[in-house]
Amino acid sequence: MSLPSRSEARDRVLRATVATLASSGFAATTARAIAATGGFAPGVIYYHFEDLPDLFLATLRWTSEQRISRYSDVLASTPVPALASALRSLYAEDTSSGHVAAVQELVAGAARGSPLAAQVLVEAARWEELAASVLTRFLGGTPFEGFVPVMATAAMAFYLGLETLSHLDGDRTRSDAVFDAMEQGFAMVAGFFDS
Amino acid sequence: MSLPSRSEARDRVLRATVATLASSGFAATTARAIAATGGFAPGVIYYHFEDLPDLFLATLRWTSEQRISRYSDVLASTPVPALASALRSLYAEDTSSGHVAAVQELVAGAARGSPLAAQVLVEAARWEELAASVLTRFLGGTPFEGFVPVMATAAMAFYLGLETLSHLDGDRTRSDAVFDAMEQGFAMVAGFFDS
Amino acid sequence: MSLPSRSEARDRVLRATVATLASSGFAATTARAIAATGGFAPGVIYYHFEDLPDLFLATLRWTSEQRISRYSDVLASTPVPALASALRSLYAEDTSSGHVAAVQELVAGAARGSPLAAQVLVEAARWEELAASVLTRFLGGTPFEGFVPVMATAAMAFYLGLETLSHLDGDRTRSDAVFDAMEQGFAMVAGFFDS
Amino acid sequence: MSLPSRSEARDRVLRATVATLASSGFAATTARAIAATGGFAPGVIYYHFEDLPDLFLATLRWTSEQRISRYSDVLASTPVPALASALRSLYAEDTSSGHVAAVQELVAGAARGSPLAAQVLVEAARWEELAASVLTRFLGGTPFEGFVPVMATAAMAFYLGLETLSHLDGDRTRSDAVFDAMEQGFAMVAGFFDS
DNA sequence: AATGAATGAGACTTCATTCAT
DNA sequence: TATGAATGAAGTCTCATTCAT
Repeated sequence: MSLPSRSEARDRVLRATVATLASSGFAATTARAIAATGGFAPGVIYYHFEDLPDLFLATLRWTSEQRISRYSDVLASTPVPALASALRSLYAEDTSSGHVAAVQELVAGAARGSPLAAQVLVEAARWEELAASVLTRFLGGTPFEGFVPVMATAAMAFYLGLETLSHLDGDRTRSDAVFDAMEQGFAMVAGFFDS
Repeated sequence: MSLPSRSEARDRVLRATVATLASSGFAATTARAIAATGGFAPGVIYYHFEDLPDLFLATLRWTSEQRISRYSDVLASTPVPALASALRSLYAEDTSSGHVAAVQELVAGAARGSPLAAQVLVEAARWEELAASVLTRFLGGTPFEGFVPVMATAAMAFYLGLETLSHLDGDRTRSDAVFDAMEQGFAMVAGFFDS
Repeated sequence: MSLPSRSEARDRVLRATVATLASSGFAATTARAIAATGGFAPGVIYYHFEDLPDLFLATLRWTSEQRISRYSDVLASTPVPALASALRSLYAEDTSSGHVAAVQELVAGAARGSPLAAQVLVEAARWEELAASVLTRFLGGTPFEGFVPVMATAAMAFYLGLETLSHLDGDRTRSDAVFDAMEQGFAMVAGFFDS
Repeated sequence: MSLPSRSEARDRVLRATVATLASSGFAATTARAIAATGGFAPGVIYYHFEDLPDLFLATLRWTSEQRISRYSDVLASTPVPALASALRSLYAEDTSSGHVAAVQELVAGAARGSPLAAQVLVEAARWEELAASVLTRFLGGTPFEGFVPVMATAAMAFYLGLETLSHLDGDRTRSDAVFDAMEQGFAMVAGFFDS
């Protein structure tokens, strides 16, 4: 049996952490639970990470980075009229992989003033940036361009709140409604971009 | 000196729970911490409540009820043009009393599928209802009346997300900006309601 | 079954700590071992003391204080010629109760720079003081009076080293030899004090 | 570049152990800490030694042997009047190299009844022997010759206790005072040996 | 001869909860 | 009604040691 390389083993722990957060929630994501999910001894976590806070930090950074680059890639090559459906399918990826759920748990579990809280704010800023760049494709050159930053923040907050609620009742109705509304809205203004 | 009545003692525990949640966060709100905050023995909690989850549930219900009735009273007697500033001062009450912070912690700490999570959803529905009744005063009788429920949900989600982020960096800039924008918006459309 | 008072319970933990240190050594004096010795749950330790370092500190202070006051009482009322045998019997008390052994373990286990190390130095100073007061009864008013502080330090160091070695082989031959020598020495100079 | 020979590698581990004991204390001298100090993998230790107790044993034997032979060589070729200053400079070697500190930690860390404790007693006997041989150069042929063994034991114990205390407060004042006193004492009696 | 990932035992500590008073 | 000492389960983390490479 071949030993995994350092970085493979690290990723294994990160994956198990995401899975445990998604399935069991922040409070139940103990070292033992992560180890059980990943099929390794709890000690492994401490071989690759300082401690649990450090692991959570790394997990947040890791998922966020992965997802931002995926979103960036897809959105950059998507024409404006197709954006709504592109977002819907990206979001479906997040949901089925447990990435949003994990992030939601990390955000909820971050204690004020903790390094994790600080990292949440950093990642939130990154997502706001991405949102702003997408919004600019709509509003750039219009009189509304100045509202882009505010709208990016609002979008971020709205999305976070929606996730919190959806997460609690484990039901995707709310977010589906958002995407529906978004697609309808896009359809309504489609003429402006097509022509 | 008379012993506190049963319900006074209960309230003392509830107040201590809110204070502890606000100052220390969900994870640090242990039975001992609550008792220390309130100046009573840990055992008192179990005299008035089943267990900690039960106490959290009661706390959520208690704060939410108190605040909803206060919001309802104030808003019912506030003319439309003064709504924004009324909301700002109600929110200031919440902030200084620690009520929002406590609720935020309870929402974040509620594990999916737990009774607390279910209660969060119930309370959220109540706040949506209140939001809807306020929105109706604006939009009732207009062609936008049909959007009131969606907008109430959106407002709720937006507010929740904003609180989560503000809470993490302990900074009220974001919510101040919202109230500023609201007051400006109201000022812009004030003519429609005054005349 | 009556509940012990706070201070009784504290003493119970301290006694169990002394016993465990004496019988098993510093490294083996774990929370579990202390609890097993004392017949209580490990959690009790943390109810009465901050943590293990705090308990060790308290134990050192407690034993040292107890023994110093016993030594002071006995020695104050002992005429010079009887000092050697008084010391021998006090020391026998220490040995049979495990007090010396416990102190020896605490001194050996104290990590440089730790609060325990600081406390060891404080207690050592107290014992030096006691030694100095006894030596003064011999040398006070003689030309050797000036050497009392140095001799007290030397006595302290000598005693500590002797204990370390005796402790390692669990054999009292060395200390017996010291008391024998002391009694002989006293006998030799007895004339000076009797007359 | 040639691989280090078996014995060179062994010495590398022993040196790292001494350095770690001196800098971090017995309790913190873990396999990982030793490996980090020496710049090798923890596994190396187990290639050259049975286990940690075995390594500590070997370290004690190794340092003690090295130092005894150095002391013997120097002292044998030192005339009596120069002994005090020779001892002072030998001791300075020990201090700066960390040898005394390491030995002190091993003595303090040795659990009663352990092989390490037994070895400490063996080494102590060797040092007593050396002390006795030096003392004999002073007292040989005098009426005090019979006290040499007792004095050697006393010297050993005194030195050990002094080290324990000095070690705890990291202060060399006490041992400096001893060497000062020794040099003064030698100066006083120098006439007897010179003439 | 060396590496370093992994394991498993066990240490410390916290905490909800109980119960004699 | 209230107190607070005690319990026992569980969590975090460390570490000696092994073993495939």
